[in-house]
Amino acid sequence: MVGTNYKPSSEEQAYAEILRLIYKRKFIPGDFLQEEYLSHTLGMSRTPINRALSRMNIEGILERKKKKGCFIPVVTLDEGKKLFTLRAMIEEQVAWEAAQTCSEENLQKLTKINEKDRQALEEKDDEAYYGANRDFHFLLAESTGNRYLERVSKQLFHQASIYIFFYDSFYTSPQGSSFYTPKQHETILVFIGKRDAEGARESMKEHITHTMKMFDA
Amino acid sequence: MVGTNYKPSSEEQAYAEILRLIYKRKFIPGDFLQEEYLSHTLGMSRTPINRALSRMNIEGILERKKKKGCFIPVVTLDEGKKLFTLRAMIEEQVAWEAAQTCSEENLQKLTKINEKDRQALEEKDDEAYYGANRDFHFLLAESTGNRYLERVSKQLFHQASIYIFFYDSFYTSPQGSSFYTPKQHETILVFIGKRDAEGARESMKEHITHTMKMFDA
DNA sequence: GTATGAATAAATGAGTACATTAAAAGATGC
DNA sequence: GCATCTTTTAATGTACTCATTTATTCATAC
Repeated sequence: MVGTNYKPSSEEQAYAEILRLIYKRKFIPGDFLQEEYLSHTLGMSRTPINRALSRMNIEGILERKKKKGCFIPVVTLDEGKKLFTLRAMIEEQVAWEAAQTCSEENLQKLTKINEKDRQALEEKDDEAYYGANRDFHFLLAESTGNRYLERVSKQLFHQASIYIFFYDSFYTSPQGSSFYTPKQHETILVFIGKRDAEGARESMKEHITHTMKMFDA
Repeated sequence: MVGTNYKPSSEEQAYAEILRLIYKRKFIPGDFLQEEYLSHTLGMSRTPINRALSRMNIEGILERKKKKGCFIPVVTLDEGKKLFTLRAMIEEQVAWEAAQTCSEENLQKLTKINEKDRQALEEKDDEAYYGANRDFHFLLAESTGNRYLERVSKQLFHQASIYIFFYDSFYTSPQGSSFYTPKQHETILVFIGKRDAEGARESMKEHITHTMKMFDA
């Protein structure tokens, strides 16, 4: 896609910016996201803001109450476990299919993304770390060539982010669940490179399950 | 929720009506859904129409091209198999969890819905059949008490509908994949009633796999 | 006759103003 | 003093209008 001058719509900008505000912990669970406030903060009318919020609601990132507006979900440890159990199922399938369908080109890209991930972790750069981590899982999902699996994987990733941002208090620190992520990602990539679908599945299962451990703390 | 006088918003009406138009085969894959046309057909402004279409796009029911509009997805048999394979995974989990969490009240409701299903099938009433079938899977998903699983299950159901409407040409006829649905649903309910999670999972697997057979025809 | 360019038409994208509704605050009755 | 009803307020929901963009058609040059 190099050379395609892609101009994002206001809605897409709003979506990306609001997501940034969330993972920069500008909002916490229970917080109300007022359309007018976001409107003048992001310098656009309420229309694209409203559409971006609707999307986040449909994707499960935000809760919307009729005539009341959107809120950051108040999540519990119990629900977190349910989400990560489901996510483990889906990501295992992603790894299994990607091992069979991932192109060499994407495999190289994934390796590069993982390298960024490692660097961001070393530098304790939360935002860069989150970006690279998301890119890794998203590109892996795309590499399956299964658009249904890809959609579900991405949606669950966003929903999981809420938990990670608010329960995994250390995050990029040595105590956080993310500390071994680059190593785990690398293991997955090795299995995919060997086209070992079962190995990829198992290593992905360990990766997601490891992240779940934060709910035991 | 009996007694709550719920007034649906225009957006919700639009969503339901457009879905109706799709499963009544008013549109076929590749068709363009013009906002203005839907606007004056459904007797409301473009705003709620646009929002309903956006939701359908996010849920994967429709494809949207920038500045071009929304289209019924052009689906292939190959992709259909991918979708139903994923759906089998998810619905197995729904059955497994519902066997442990479903209330007696919901179990009774499910039995009633299944009876409607059977009647609609006998009367070859496509619309009633689809409605009851959807109600069954939706209520079962809700009965898990797992909102993440519920969301994914519902989205995949809608996406699967596209295939059923356009590939399962017989539908409520004895040749269609839906012919044994009430019997299969009943089997699932029996296992759930016995709180036999593994049995429920297996019978659900057979149910979804059976539907997949239409792709072999 | 074909290809390239501009002009036009038709659709969505976005902004603004108004309607609707739900919650909170205040008043009034008991 | 408490409860309930009314009023007010603040937010989203909806309609309308204009801007933007894309695709098609027509004209012109080679």
